[in-house]
Amino acid sequence: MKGSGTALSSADFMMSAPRLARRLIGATLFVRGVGGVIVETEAYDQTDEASHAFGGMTARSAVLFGPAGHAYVYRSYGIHWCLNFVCRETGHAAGVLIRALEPTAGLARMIARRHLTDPRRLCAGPGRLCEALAVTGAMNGKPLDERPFRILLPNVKPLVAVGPRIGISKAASTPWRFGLKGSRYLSRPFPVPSVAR
DNA sequence: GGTATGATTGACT
DNA sequence: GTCAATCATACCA
Repeated sequence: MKGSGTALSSADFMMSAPRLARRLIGATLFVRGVGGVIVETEAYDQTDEASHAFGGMTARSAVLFGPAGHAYVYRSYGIHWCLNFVCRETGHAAGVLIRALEPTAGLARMIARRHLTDPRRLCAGPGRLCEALAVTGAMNGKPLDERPFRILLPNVKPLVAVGPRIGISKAASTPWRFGLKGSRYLSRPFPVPSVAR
């Protein structure tokens, strides 16, 4: 299998969502051998109004309340799939949305699935990434340390950009979006930090 | 039973 | 920049 780094164990998901989201930048994700370097993530937490776990467990969010280290896959806008990693620090439900990858393996299959050749747009967004990696609701609740998933942590600590999350109306200013600094594979650029005056 | 909403994307002005 | 697609989910009657 292509990709360098240390394979994740279930203990690696026992931390807060923002911490895991930051740590996953530079990690490598494969689904049935197709994937690349994670360059963008977002953290969601039960105490956070923007989270599907806010307000308690529902049929959809049940996986977020289950064991850490599993995939939470949900349908977005009735059209797209979105992939999250379930994590846990304290008792409450939390997860990390995988928003963008730099494709490195299985380019031909991604191009066929996306009907698009530009590698910069292949996995630049949560719905695009799931289409390229063929992630569907059938993977909801599946453990991340088993097939079809393979996740490797980076050997070197990358420079990480931080900013507000995308596409939410509640808790819109919480800076829980993380990205690989300078990456050309982000779903959107990070806002330039404003200078105090 | 009905209805409003959305952790998005692609097409279009 | 604006807007529609498209439907599971959540919530209310």
